[in-house]
Amino acid sequence: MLSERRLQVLRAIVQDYVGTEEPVGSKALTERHNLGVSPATVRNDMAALEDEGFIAQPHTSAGRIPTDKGYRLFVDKLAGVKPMSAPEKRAIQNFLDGAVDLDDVVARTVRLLAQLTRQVAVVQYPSLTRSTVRHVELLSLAPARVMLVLITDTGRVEQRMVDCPAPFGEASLADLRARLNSKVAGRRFADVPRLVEDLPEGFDVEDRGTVSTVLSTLLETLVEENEERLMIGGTANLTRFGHDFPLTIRPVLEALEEQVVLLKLLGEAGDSGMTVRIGHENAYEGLNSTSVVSVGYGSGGEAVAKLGVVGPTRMDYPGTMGAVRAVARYVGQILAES
Amino acid sequence: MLSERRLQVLRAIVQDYVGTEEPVGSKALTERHNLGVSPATVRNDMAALEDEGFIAQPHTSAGRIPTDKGYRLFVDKLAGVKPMSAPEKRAIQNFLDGAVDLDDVVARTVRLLAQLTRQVAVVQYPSLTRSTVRHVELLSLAPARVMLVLITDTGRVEQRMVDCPAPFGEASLADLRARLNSKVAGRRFADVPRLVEDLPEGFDVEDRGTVSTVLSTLLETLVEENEERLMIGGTANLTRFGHDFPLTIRPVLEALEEQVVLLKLLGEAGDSGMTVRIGHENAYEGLNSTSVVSVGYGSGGEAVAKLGVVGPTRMDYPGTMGAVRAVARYVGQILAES
DNA sequence: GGCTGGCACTCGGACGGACAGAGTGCCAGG
DNA sequence: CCTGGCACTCTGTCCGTCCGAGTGCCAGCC
Repeated sequence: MLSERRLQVLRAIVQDYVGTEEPVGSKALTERHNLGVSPATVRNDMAALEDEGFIAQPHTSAGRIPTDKGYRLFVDKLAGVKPMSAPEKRAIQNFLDGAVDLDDVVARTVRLLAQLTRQVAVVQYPSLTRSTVRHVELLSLAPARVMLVLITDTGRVEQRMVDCPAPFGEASLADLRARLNSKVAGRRFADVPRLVEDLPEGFDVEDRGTVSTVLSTLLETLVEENEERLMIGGTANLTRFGHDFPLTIRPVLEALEEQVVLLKLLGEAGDSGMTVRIGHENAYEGLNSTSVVSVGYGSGGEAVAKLGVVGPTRMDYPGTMGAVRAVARYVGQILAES
Repeated sequence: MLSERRLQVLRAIVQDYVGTEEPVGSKALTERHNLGVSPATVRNDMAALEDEGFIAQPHTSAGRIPTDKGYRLFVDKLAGVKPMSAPEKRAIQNFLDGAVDLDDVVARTVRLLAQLTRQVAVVQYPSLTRSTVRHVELLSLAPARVMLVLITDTGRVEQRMVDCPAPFGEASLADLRARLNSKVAGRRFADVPRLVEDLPEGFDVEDRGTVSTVLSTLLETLVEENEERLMIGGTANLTRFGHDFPLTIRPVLEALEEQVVLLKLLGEAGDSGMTVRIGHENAYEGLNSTSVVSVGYGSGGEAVAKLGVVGPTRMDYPGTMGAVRAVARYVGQILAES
């Protein structure tokens, strides 16, 4: 086990390195943090920390920089979450309060996160799986063509065309619309399949085919839309990444374009509480020199989606975590209100 | 007026520079293009071209590179649009044919453009202004709360909440729905205001307030949604930009995040035919070292939105223009079919 | 036993001069 | 009007030197 002072040294190294972006040596450390010991002692501590794999030297005779393992220890044991200041909280609230619809909420959240953390922000649209159905609308576009519109409690709207096996009258359509809504309105997506199971039975034989078709399209929509959408922003912040640009930035940009990768990334994160994935802890190779801070958010107590930021492993973890947590909290409130 | 040979020299300079990314000298030129004259002659021509402002030297005793004015001449007079090869065309068509809905069409188009041109692609969603109404749906969510859903012929769906001044019965709602659709279905957005003008008159006095409210919300939606949405992709291609990275790439990333800027950029482009804006021709400062190639696309003959790519001024103009044109053409077809 | 000061060593980055190569402009001659 | 030749300029690179920061180790002190 590492002594208390060695942990302090590690904390100091992380803080200084995050600030200066330069390897930090024993002398500079004792000058900037009053550890109460001499550089020589710190050197011994550093050697020990290096043996344990928490820090490393880029070259012999250079200062030390934290390894992924070092950051991990820092995040887990040495640093808390820095709470937002009151003015910051107010600013967040004001900024989000102006949103007019779901798209706008997500767009604003992305901008806000990017600005606060000065990193790349990723916000997942509220997921359908855990949402409830507000209304299902059916429109007759042609005798044998129906448009199905699904409206969720998070304000999302999905539409699908349905080609019916047989012409379907306005009266039947109205009937189906009414029965369907009385069954599923207000219910969770997951429950819908069970609820509509026996619906076709109430209809005339010649209409049953169409009813089944419509229902299966509805179920498909519920499932398919688990391909969640997401929005990213703040990519310009990538330019602050490092000096060895093209090589570092390219894979990150590529990863950000692959929604699948991002969704996986957010998905892997734990369901409750904040998750921090540091460097190589990220499965996706292109993000091996970045850290991802993510957290679930949602109206009410339940998380319906996730948001987070992607930045260099050398980031201000307490500040970033504070911002992410605060934003998630307020977005949740906004969603609950609307 | 510049002699024919001098134009050839300019063309050769542009081509070589685009290929090598390095200033091109007189000797290399005569070696790679058989101009039939000696380097010394070419030097004279280059001096003339430089006097006219078509090319410039980064430093004394370096080769020449084209100026924005040089690229302009090249695009206008010296180069055509390089048509896509048959296999390329097929690939485009196959790739786009798989799209399942509007979002998917746009997403695929962005990816395709980015891949073909190896640059940043920007695709505007089909605009509502010139679209027509397919259907307007009204749903009663509460006695005095109606949800309005607008469906366009391009497959876009917009929804709005309407708080009614007075409770509004199901019967009246059905009535309004029917009358409204018989008036506006299939009509162009621009015509809608005129068409619904006298609708309230057909209703009972106590319902007129609500009808007016619904109608004005509809009109607002038509107008508001001129804040068009757009999608971008291929930002990873920015890493191929140049060597002096952070400075060049940052403003571009920032511009790309500002949808307003991008929309303006596309908007400025001429309405018909392809538009190429080179370097400083772009009003937005951050894009002064980039060129934008854009073109309108749409179902039928009419352009309903624009798409294009953003790349370094040093780009392969004929190839880029060919790809942009081809993609726009096929997207138009896809939209017309669906 | 742990902390400290001192010392020799290593290494990377900055500085500066020399050099080669590419490109130019100009001029005289075909 | 084109061409070959020539002198000139500038950049990028290579190389050697130097300096400073930082380390590891050791002997001494508390």
